[in-house]
Amino acid sequence: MKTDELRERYLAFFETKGHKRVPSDVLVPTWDPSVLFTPAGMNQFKDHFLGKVKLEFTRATSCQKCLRTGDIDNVGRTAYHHTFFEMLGNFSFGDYFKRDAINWAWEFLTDKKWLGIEPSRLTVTVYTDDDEAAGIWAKDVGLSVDRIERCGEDENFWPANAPSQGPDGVCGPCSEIYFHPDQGNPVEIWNLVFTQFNRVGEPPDNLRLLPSKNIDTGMSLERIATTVQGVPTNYHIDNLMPIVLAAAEVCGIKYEYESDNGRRLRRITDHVRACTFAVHENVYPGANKEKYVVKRLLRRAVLDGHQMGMRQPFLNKLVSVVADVMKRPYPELLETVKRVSGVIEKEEANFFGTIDAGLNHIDRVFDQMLRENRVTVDGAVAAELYQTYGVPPELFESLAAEHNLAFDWQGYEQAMEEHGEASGKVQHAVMGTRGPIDSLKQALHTTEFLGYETTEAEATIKGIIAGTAPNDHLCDKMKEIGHKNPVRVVLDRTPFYGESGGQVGDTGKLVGDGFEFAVTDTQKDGGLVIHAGHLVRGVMREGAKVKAVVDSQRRAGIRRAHSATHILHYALQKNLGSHAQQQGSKVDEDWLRFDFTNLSPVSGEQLAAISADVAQQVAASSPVKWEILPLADARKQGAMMLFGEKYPDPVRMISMGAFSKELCGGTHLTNTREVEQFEVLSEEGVSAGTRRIIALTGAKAAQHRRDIEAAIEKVAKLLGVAASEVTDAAGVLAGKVRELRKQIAGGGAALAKPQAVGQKVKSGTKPTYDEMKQALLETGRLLSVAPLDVPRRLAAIQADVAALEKQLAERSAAGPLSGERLLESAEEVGGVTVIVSEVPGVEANLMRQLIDQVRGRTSSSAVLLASRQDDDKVTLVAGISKDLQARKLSAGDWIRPVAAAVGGGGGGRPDMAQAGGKVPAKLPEALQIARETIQKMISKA
RNA sequence: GGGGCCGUAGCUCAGUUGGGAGAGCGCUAGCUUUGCAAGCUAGAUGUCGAGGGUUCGAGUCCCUUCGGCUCCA
Repeated sequence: MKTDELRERYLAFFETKGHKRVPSDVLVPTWDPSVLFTPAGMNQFKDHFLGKVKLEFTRATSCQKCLRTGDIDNVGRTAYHHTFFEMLGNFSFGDYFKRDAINWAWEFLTDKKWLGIEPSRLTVTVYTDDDEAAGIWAKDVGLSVDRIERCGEDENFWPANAPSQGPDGVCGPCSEIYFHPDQGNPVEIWNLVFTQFNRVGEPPDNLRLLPSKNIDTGMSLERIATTVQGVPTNYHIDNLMPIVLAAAEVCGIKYEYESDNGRRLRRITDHVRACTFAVHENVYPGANKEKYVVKRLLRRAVLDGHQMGMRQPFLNKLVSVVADVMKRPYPELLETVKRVSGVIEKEEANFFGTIDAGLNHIDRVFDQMLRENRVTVDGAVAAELYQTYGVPPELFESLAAEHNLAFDWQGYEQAMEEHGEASGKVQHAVMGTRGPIDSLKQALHTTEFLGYETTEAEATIKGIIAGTAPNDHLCDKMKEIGHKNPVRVVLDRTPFYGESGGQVGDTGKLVGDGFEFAVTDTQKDGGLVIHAGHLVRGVMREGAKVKAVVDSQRRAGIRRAHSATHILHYALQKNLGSHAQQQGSKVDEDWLRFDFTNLSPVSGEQLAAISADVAQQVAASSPVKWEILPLADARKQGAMMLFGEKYPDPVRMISMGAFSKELCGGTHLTNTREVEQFEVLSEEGVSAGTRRIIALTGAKAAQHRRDIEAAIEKVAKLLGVAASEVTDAAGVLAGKVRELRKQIAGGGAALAKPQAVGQKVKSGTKPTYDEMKQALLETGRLLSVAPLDVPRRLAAIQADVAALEKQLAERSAAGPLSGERLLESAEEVGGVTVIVSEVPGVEANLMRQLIDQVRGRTSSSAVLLASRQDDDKVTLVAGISKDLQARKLSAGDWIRPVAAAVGGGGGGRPDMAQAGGKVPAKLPEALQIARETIQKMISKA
C-alpha cells in the first residue's frame, strides 16, 4: 500500500467514526509563540483541549506535517528518526474516551477493510495502574494478558514522568501499540494518550480528574508505512526512497544501506524535505529562531555532501523531487519549486564559502600544533572556530584524521555547553496551567468586540485581576489608587481592540458610578479582551456597569496606519513581485513597520515608485469594505493569505477598491483617502532575505514631510545650488575636502584655486517633493549620515574646507618648500648639518618627507621642523641621520624639551620623533631651545 | 533574545606598548619568451566602513553607529 493511500485511508476511517477531517496546520505556526515548529498533531488543537475556544466539533482527525530537532543526531543513523515527518492522529475534545479510542485503533489496524495487519503481530502497553485501559484491551479487543504490558510513568505517561516531576497541568496515561516484524525489535507504531488529569503540585494526591476528558493519538505516517510495506527502514518507503536515490545520483555515488555514505544520503533526504517545506512557508535560513533551525538543517546536509566530495551546490536539485513525491497531499509545493530551490542554492553557496574560509583557519591551527608538537586538536579551539566562523567540527575532525591527528570531542562538547549557558537559556511556558484568566475564560469564553462600529459602549465588569503571574488573582473590588503593577479588567463587551495581527491595543478609559479606570494597553487572551491600566479614582467592583471609552483620536491614527499597511503590501507586490510577502507587521498611531520577503535592498527608484503607488491609491479615494465570509470563499476571491497565520472560519476580509483583499481582524478606515499622507521613513535589512519598511501616515507624515523640505532647503542654501542638484554639489564638496587633504599631505606646490561649487542657481521648474526627498536620501548615503543630519554634516564639511584652504594659503605665502630650500637656512654644528625651522601650513606627514629629503642630501644631519595650526596647536617633527644614531643620539630626546616649551609632549623612534604642543605663541622660544639642545647633544656625544 | 568575529589597494589579507600605511595576486608600461594561471624590471592605486572621544599624535585605545559573518536559545 502506497503512503498516499495509507494517509487517505486513515482519515477516511475516522470520518466514518464521526470525526471532522481537519487539514494539516502549517509547519511554522506563528500564531503559537510557544513552539518554533509544529511538533505534533495535537498542536493546532491545544485551545480545543483546554476549552479555550468554542467547539464546533468534538472529534477531529488530521495528518499533520511536523518538525522536531530533538533527535537530530540520530537522523540517518537509525531506521525511524526524522526531523520532518507526518503524524496521523484522531482527537476527542470531551467526547469519546478510552473505550472508543482503543477499539477504533484496533479496528483500523487489523480489519481487512483497512490495514489488515495480522493481529498476532501486535502487542500493547498501558500505564501501571490504568486498569480501565488494560480491561478494554483484554475484554473488548480480546488480547491475552501476556500481550498487555504495564509500564511506568517514564514510558506510558504524557508528559513523561508528569506525576512525579511535573509540570503541573493537563496530563494523562497512555497506551502504546507495538508491531513485531519478522526480524529485529518490536516497533511502537501508535500512541493513544488519555488526558484525564490536572496535576496540581507534588505527589501524593496531586492528580485531579478533569471534568472533560480528551483523547489525543499519534501515529507516524512514515513508520506505519514502513510496517505495512514491509521495508527495513522509513527511508525505504515509496515516498522517501526516490529522494534517497535522487540524492545518490546528484552526488554521483551508489546508495548502500550500511555505509557512512548511506547514512549521509538518508540525512540529506530528511533535511532537504524539512527545508523544502520550511522555505516553502517563507521561512528562510537565517540567524534566529526557526530561521536558524532551517539554516542548521541545510548546513548539516550540505556538509554531508561536502564529505562525499561535493564542492558545488547540489541540494537545490532535490527540491523538485521532494515536491514530486509529496504532491498529492501538498500540491502547493509544486508551485514554489523555483523559489525554494533558489533560496536553498544561495544558502548552499554561502556555506561552501564558509567552509573554504574554515579550511584556512584549520590550516593555521595545524601549523601551530606542528610547531608545538601536539597531536590532538584542542576541543575548545575547535568550538571557538565553530562559534566564531562556523567551521564545522566534523570537517575539522576529518582533516585532522588526514594529518594523523586526533580530535578532542569531549573538550569540544564541553566548550559548546559552556557557550550555550553563556548565551542564556529560555524557560518554556508550561501548557495547561490555570490562572485567573483561565477560569474567566471558562465562564465567559469570549468578550464581545464592538470596536468595528464604535469607540464607546456600555458594558459590565466581569473580572478584575490584580498582581502579576504567578501570584495574580481575581478580586471583587479594587480601591487602591496609584498601584505599581497594572490591573487587568475583563468586560462582557468592549469597543477596545486587543493587540493582535500586529495592531497595538487601544487606550482609553472605563468610567463607572463614582470611579474611573485609565486603560493604558489592551491585550487579547484567547477570546477574552484584557484591559490593562490603573484605577484613577473611586472604587471599582466586579459586576459594575461602565462606559468604555476608547481614545478615539489615537484609534484614528491606528486605523490610518493599518489601512496604509494594506496599501503598502499591495504596492510592494506590484513593484517587487509576488514574493514580497508580509513577514511581520506592527501598526501604531500613524506609524507602521512592515517586514517582507525580498532578497536584496529596495533601491531608491523602487522605493519612490512604491511611495507613488501608495499615494495614488490614497488619492483614488477607494472605499474600504469588510465582510465576514467562509474561508474557502475568501480564498476563491484571491484574498492574500499568509503562511503561519491561523485563520478562523468564517473569516473577516478587508477589501480596498479592486486592488487589495486581505484577511484581517484589524480596525480600518472607510475610504483610502483618509490615510491623508504616507511617508516612508526608512528601508533596512532585518535578516537575510527580509527587509523592513517604517512609514508614517496622517499628521506625522505631514510633519516628516515638512522636516525633509526644511532640510533640503537648508542644504540648497548652504551649497548655493538648486534643490535638485544638492547631491552632485555635496559630492563635489566632499571630493574637494579629499583633494585638499591630499595636497596638504603631499606638499603639492600648486595651490588649488577655490573652485566655485555650482554658484549659479538654476531657475527652471521646481523639483517635486519626491525628487527632493530622494536627493536628500542619496546625499545622506553619500556622506553616511541620516537624511535629516545632512545640513549639519555639510556645514561641518564646509568649515573643514575653509580651514584647509587657509592652511594651504599660509603655506603658499611662505613660498615653495623643498629640502633644498631648507638647506639654505642650515647651520653647521660640529660637522653636522642642523636645521631648526618653522614651516607654515605644513603638517606632520609632509615634515617627515622634507626631513628625508635633507637626510638624502647630507651625510650627517639633524632636522627639527614646526608649524602652528588652528591658533592653539603646534606640530613638531625631528629627525637625525644614521651616524648620529650610532653616536647614541635620539630624535626623541631632542624633541621632548622642545615640546615641553610649547606645553605638550611627544616621542617616537630614535631616527624620527613627533610631538605637539598647545601654546603656539611660545614657538620662537621653543625653537631656540631646540637649537641649544641639539648643540649640547652633539658636543656631548 | 544572548555571545563571538570581521570591515585596510580591484581581490585575499598582514599591520606587533599608539609614533613614517604594507604583502601576495590582479592592473599599467617596458623587456624577455611561442603558449596552457610563464619569467624579469619599473609603475599606479587607499576618506584603514562612518561619526564622536582620549592624546602633542589613533588603522591601533574608548563610546556610538552602519554593513557583513557566525554560534547558542
